[in-house]
Order: sequence, then structure tokens, then C-alpha cells
Amino acid sequence: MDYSSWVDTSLDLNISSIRVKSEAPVDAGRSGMAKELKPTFMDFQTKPSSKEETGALVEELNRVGEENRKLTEMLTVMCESYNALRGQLMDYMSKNGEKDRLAPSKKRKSESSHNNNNNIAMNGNSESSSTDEESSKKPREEIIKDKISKAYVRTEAGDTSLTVKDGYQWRKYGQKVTRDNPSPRAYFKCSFAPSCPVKKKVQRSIDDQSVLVATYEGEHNHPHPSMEATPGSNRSLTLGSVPCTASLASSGPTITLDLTKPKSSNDDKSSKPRTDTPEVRKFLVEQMASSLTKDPNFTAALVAAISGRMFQQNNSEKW
DNA sequence: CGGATTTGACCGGCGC
DNA sequence: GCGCCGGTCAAATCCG
Repeated sequence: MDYSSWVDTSLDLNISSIRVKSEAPVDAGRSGMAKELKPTFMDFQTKPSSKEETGALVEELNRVGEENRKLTEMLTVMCESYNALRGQLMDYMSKNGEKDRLAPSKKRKSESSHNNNNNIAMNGNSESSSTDEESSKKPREEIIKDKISKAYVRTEAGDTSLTVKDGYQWRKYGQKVTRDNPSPRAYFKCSFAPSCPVKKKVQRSIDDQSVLVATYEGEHNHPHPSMEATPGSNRSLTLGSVPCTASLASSGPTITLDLTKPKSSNDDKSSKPRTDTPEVRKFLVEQMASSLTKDPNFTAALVAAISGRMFQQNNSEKW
């Protein structure tokens, strides 16, 4: 059979159809492809006999099916790599947020002594003044796995809400007025996963009342909820039953990321952090990166582009 | 009506 | 031992 000479044309059509609709199911792609192929054969070939044409089409269908299967396999590999990379990124971000780890429960002295000074100065190790006395204490506190990080978010001056939008879902469980700072301190627990141990304390900076200081303790044992919060994200990229988005069995919470609102409209309910400080800017950049990788549209476009390029490479090598 | 928030009470660590 | 203080609990309240 020398029908292989037709393959080049069909592959081009194949790629273009994939690009147009990357998330089309396999069967629909086949049938649509068969419809598109027919007039092309009519145009470029001297019209073969109906028997030959049928055989060619059948073979073409088989070939397209094979291509689709290869594509699915490639997407499977890519999605696995993507998930692995995302995990590494999350791990890196959580580790990079703070350089030190220490027991969070016995930090009153050091914390107060540090907070009397400017606490906007540095990120992370503001509580690590005297860890020797803690290490000499009873080893009951093996909560050393807790990680502490700080985030500084600038808000509107008149905004009195102690809310820091970081994409996670928090439940407030307490509020206290501490001695070293007249503004109240709010206590939050991560409520996205019931077993998530992460806590968050939010308090206004004693120096700048428009700056919220959010102190995070612990690590999230669940993926970032914004990937589940995206409506319709589950149906994108279900090629070959490969779950590219992590799935949790909870109803999607309404998470609002503040990175899409750089300019402030007068809304007193939600705090609008401004991207003035380098800390906030870095935080927003990290959020944007993670948000992009979780956007199904972005992922679909990326998959289409990469698959198209891979196919072009395969064609130049094999055919 | 169920989940989230508020707020006073309570607990445990620490210093004197 | 006692009081101070930060952190947490849980009943009451709010809200969609």
C-alpha cells in the first residue's frame, strides 16, 4: 500500500483540528477528522475508485486513532510531570517562605521583644532569638515540623477587617488584644481540609496601621484550593482519564484571589492589598505563577501547543 | 437552617 | 503561689 503518501496531509489536518479544539474527545476527533479528510482527498488526488477510497479512509481512521492514542499517552506523561513539578514548586515555595523552623508555642518573650521594634524589617526569622533555652526544655515539643512564615499585606487605611486573601480558606476562631500592639490580633485555622493543621495570625503592624502582618504556622496538607475553586476545571483535560487537576471531595469553596485586582475600588468589605512593598510584590508574583499553572485554559493551550510541536517533530523524523 | 463569626471564659506557660 | 499574658474553646449570634 502506498497510501502512506497521503499521511502527511492527514497529519497536518490532524494537528490543526487538535489546535482548534484541544479538549475534543477522541471519538469526536476521529469523526470530525474523517469528515474533513474527504474533500481534501478529492482535491489533491486523482479520484481513486470507491473501494480504494474506502480502504484508505479506514486505514486513515486507524492511523488517526493511533495518533490520538499516542497523544493521550504524551498528555499522560506531561500531566504527570506537571503534577510532579507543581508539587516541587509548592514545596519549594513553602520552604523558601521562611528559612527557619522553630517551636511556635513558646515564643512569647522573643516575639514581644522583636515586635517592639520594626517588624516590617525582615521576613521570617523574627521569633528565632533564643532557641537554646527551648532546646534545653523538655522535648515534648516536637512540633518542630511546624513552619512559620510571615506575610505583609498593605491595605486601605480605613479598612478595619483583618483579612488577608491568600487563596486558602480560613475560619476565624479567636481574637485578642495583645499587650505590645493596641490593634487586635485575629486567629484563623485553615478550614479547607478538616485535618489541615495550618494556623494563621493576622495583626496590624504597630508601625504602619495600613500593613497587615499575617503569621502562618504549619504546612498545608492539601493542594491549593484555588485549583478546585475554578469553575469547570474538572472537565478540562480529562484526556485518557488523566486527572490533571488534583481532586478533593469537597464542594468548591468560593476563593477570591486578590492578584487580579491591582487597582483599588472603594470596597470596604474586602481588603485590597497594594503592591507597594517588595514582600507583597513577591507574594503576588508567586500567586500569579501558581494561578497560571492551575488555569485550565492556560493548561489546555499549553498542551495544544506542545502536542502540535511534538507531532511536527515526529513527522519530520518518521515520515 | 447550616456555616461562619464574635466574644467572654478558660487554660497553660512564664516571671516575679 | 499568684498574676499576667497569649492562645484556644465554645456558646451565642449573625448571615446568606
